[in-house]
Amino acid sequence: MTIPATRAAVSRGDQTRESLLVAATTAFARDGYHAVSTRQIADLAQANQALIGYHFGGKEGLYVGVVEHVAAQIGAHTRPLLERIEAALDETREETNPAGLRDRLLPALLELTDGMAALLLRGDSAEWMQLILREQQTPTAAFDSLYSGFMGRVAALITEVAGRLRVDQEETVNRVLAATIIGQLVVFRSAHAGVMRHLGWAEIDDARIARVQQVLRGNVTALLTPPQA
Amino acid sequence: MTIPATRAAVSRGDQTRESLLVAATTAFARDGYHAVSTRQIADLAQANQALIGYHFGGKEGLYVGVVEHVAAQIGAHTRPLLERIEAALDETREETNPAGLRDRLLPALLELTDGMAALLLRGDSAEWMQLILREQQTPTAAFDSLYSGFMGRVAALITEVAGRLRVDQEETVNRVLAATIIGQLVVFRSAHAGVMRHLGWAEIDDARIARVQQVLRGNVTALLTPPQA
DNA sequence: GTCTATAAAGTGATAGAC
DNA sequence: GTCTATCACTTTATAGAC
Repeated sequence: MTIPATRAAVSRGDQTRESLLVAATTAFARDGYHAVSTRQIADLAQANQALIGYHFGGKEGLYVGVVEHVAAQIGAHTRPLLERIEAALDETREETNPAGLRDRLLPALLELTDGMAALLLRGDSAEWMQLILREQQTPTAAFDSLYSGFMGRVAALITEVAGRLRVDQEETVNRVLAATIIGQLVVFRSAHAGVMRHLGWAEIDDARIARVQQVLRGNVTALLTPPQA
Repeated sequence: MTIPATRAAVSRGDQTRESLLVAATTAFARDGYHAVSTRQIADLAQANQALIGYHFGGKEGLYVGVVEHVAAQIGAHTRPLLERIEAALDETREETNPAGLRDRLLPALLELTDGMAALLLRGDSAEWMQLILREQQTPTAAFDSLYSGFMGRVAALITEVAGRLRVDQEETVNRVLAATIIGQLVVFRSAHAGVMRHLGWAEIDDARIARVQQVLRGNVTALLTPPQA
């Protein structure tokens, strides 16, 4: 009878599984599903090619594993930011004074845009988003649900905040407005190379992230402030 | 001696060349370079697989042909809009009155955003943009130059307009601002599936395009209007 | 769990008949 | 210019030894 390593999950098998998952995430994000071979992934993970079949059932199973892995990481990174907005929305359910509403909802939303901008601008942590964007164009069943679950939740929250702050606009307008706000964030990943060139930046540091966040804060504030307020 | 068909370029060879180009554009845009085989493209074009080698030298040559084809089409569609802005910038070189500047520059810019929004929202003509976005993530040498040529020019013009209208902001801020404006347009293609779901739209018609354009006009106007003007 | 070896199918390119 | 046939290579998956 083998003793399962319940205490520390660092058995040989778990290590290989993890290596393959990490290597596959990098490779799929950078080159796309079809451009990468299982041999390349195995080499990158310093594992045997046949082990992909053993651990994940095959290349497609490995891809599904990568999606789940990525979904968990995105969830962990964005959950606190989204809950912060949900809390602010709950707390201001009774609030009717426009200025008071603004002062309590806007800061929570700006924290979300700050966080997402940092997430999308940093090269290292944005591997996930690159995968999402790539597969968004040719949606897989697995990715479709992940995307709609995450991006849809963000869009719904921004729309709700917009609905509270811009009561002068109808629902559809606020939905489109939410899409344009998300677009301002996502462009820093979807057109990363082009944006960096336009800005004359070769790499990203904290000061530059702060500059982008500052502009985004100004934009979001301007777009969510009703005219002649 | 064969008589070249100079009058009408509809020789058999030109027809197959064209069919292959159109089929390859569709296939590459939808599935990506590596996911499509030359046999699939040939079938879609109702041509023989070996003719890809004859006309384009191979799969890679066909891809380069597609890029050039797309570049020409994008150029034709956006040139008038860009020239309109360049003209407006030239004409207002002497203008110092802020209100006058605004009334002459903004309409030209809003025509560009209207045009690009329509281009990106309509499924049919946006095949090109899908190709650009796809290859933007893993830039090819050919695509890199195309992208920087087109997107870079748009970004430069928007930045220049922003610089004229928002003299209160420094250059870098206006460059970031231009990126966020482009992001508001591009999101309707890069996250097309997600945006459509968020809006509860199954298909796009002219009325819906007009609604999006209206919101974009409001956004761009708000972002390019200095505070307490 | 890991490895080697290999099967089965698909890929892009091309020689050569027409 | 077009076609058939085929070559050389790579792909994923897997059987079987350890």
